[in-house]
Amino acid sequence: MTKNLVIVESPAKAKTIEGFLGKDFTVKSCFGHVMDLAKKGLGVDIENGFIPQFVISPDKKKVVADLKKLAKDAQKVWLASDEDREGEAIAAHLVDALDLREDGIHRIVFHEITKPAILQAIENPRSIDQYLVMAQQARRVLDRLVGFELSPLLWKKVKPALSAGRVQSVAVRLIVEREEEIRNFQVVSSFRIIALFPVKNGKKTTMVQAELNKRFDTHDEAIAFLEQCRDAKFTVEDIETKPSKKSPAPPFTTSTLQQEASRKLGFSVANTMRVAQELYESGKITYMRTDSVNLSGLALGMAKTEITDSFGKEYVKTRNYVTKTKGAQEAHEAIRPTYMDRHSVEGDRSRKRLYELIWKRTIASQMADAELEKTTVTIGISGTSEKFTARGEVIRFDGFLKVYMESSDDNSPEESEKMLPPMNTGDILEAGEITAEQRFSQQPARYTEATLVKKMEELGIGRPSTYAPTISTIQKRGYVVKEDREGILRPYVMATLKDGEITEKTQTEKTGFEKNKLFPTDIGTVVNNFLLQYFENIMDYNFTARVEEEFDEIAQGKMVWNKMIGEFYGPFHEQITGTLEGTKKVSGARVIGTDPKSGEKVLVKIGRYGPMAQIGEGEEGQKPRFSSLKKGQSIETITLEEALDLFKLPRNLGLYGDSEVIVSTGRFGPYAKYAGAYYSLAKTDDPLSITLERAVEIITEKQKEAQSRIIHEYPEEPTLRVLNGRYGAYISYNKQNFKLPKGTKPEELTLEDCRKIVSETQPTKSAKGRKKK
DNA sequence: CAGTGAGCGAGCTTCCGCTTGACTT
Repeated sequence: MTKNLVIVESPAKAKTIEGFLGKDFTVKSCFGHVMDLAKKGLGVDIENGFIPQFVISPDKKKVVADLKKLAKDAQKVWLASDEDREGEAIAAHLVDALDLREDGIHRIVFHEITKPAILQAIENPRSIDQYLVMAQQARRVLDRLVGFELSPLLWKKVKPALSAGRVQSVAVRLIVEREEEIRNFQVVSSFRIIALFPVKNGKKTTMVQAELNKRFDTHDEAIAFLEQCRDAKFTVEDIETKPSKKSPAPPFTTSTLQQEASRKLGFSVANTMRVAQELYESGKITYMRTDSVNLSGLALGMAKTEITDSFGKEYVKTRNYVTKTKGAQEAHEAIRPTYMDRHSVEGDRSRKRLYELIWKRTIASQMADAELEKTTVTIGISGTSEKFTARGEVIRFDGFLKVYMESSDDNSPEESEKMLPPMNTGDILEAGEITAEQRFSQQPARYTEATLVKKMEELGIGRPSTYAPTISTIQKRGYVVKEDREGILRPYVMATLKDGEITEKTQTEKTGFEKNKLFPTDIGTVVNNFLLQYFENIMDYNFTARVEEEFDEIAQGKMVWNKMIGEFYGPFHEQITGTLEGTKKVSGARVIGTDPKSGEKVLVKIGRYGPMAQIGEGEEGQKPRFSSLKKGQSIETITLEEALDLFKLPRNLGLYGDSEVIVSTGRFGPYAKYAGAYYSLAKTDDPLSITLERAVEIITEKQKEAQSRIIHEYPEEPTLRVLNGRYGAYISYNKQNFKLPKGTKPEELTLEDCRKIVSETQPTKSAKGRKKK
């Protein structure tokens, strides 16, 4: 029996708050939303004003039952869900699900988990803001209508089990369009001129690097310029020294944490969130799903003390950052260490590194600016108006740079700006060497998971709690793949003027190398183009921003929620029925040429099982020939030659022992088939060129590997074996798997023991069964 | 887990945002 029951969203938060409130308070968590639209069907009554059918989520039945029991016994129930649209709805759903009395509702909110903030909240309870609840309802209903009407359309027009939605479809669009930009990108080259001037500085000579203020379009112009420099005089014409400042980046939000962890630590978005969750649950950091850069007064104070103690008071600068993100709800603080004097944490390497990143970023955000001095030296060339420019930078006061520097997403190497030796206007310089180097324009960068999140946040699409799941959804649906690409070697020309001689050589550099980048698949491209053609309004980058404005008006009581939904749904539903009736199935078919052997058309398209190539169209009773595309190939870019290669499979490599070895490409990539069994080829093997020797090598190696997994075999029962698997030993019997009871020693199992286990335990679910779930 | 691509039809798939564990062959 408790006097006061406080309900918050997160259990870690509940534990902290319970410590702040006395023994008269019990603090429990509802684990986020407890009610949602019914999973089956639309869950929205379109005929009667779009009334949503909210039901208690199946996985929250127990939570709700437990809370209900506690609420019944409590004198007062305090609803302390987050102060935003979703939080208000959670409070309203709790009233409903727990059968709370309307007059006994105490809704409280706080933005930071500190004792004064909690106590102040308790002093100022309010009722539930029904307008805000209606705004959430509008958001939820709109997303359901869009998702559950568009997805079935895709099942009919493209492929079953696809999905579309306000957020995911726009995320895919970004990736498809970026790929298009890259495909259409015209690489142009120009010649950059760099000069090295030896400058005496006392006894030492420093090489000063200067770049010409002009690039030449052609090789001939660049060489002509070098010729001109051969006898030219170089004079220091101007030296300008300017003080400059650098300021620290604001503390982390979910999105910026994901970006920095990706750049600095190489973490995937999901990995960052998993590790951050661990840090949060063990009380090391504040909540990790936030869009706010705000720090509590308590945090500011702790940071100030910490910086003063560690670096001195001249390094302190207390700053309040303002969130600029579109549609930010600011229900939480920024992500920060709970205690600023904890410089590191226990745990595995990734936990340590992520914590350290958060600590440095937070501390740096409260430190003084770095003070720099930038020097620009302009060097004139006799006989031409072009100038060389040398730049140098000196740090006068390091400030926050002592702790942390934000990384950038550009793949251009940082211009190394070093200290320049003293020089004077009028100095005559000698050119040590002058180099003309061919440089190429850079294609737009493909998205990483983290830069996609950044872009989505800019567009106001998705929320901190959904960035990671959305990225996993678009990959799971097969719209997008995260992949590496081998670069190609590109030759470039370099001409050097040294000691009056111009020498030229061709060198090579690697270009187009990609690591963990997002590429659209053919399905992604076809679905995107289809949606763009018929639902341009939903796919508009500003669609979310516009509906968010209307949700805000609903929250302010200036707009009626179901009127807003009605105005959207009428035209939208007409688009759906119009497209349903007015279009044929889309396949993205593209004729890429003619088969020289048969003279028939060769085309590529999306088939029932994915991207495929096809020879002939099945006219005059001829059956077309089919082949799936290989991994990495796309119907957008495949050439006729590559497509024709596909039809050279399967290949018979010849006999090994008594059986033939046949290679081909299947659903899971290239494989060799031998004596009725399948063996996957390695990534580096090409089924078109692999030799019998290499295939046999793979086959024998895999056979040996399979042999080593066997712990026991019993001649009396050939289908029963004890095997070593990923999760330890298990029994395989008649293609079903059985777990071993705890404490079993697999080495000592007799056939009798195994038979007993098989008859007494349930087989584990097969991989197929789980995937379907 | 593996080579498919005729056609029919039943029954299934799906959204976005809040939260954590359960469980893995």
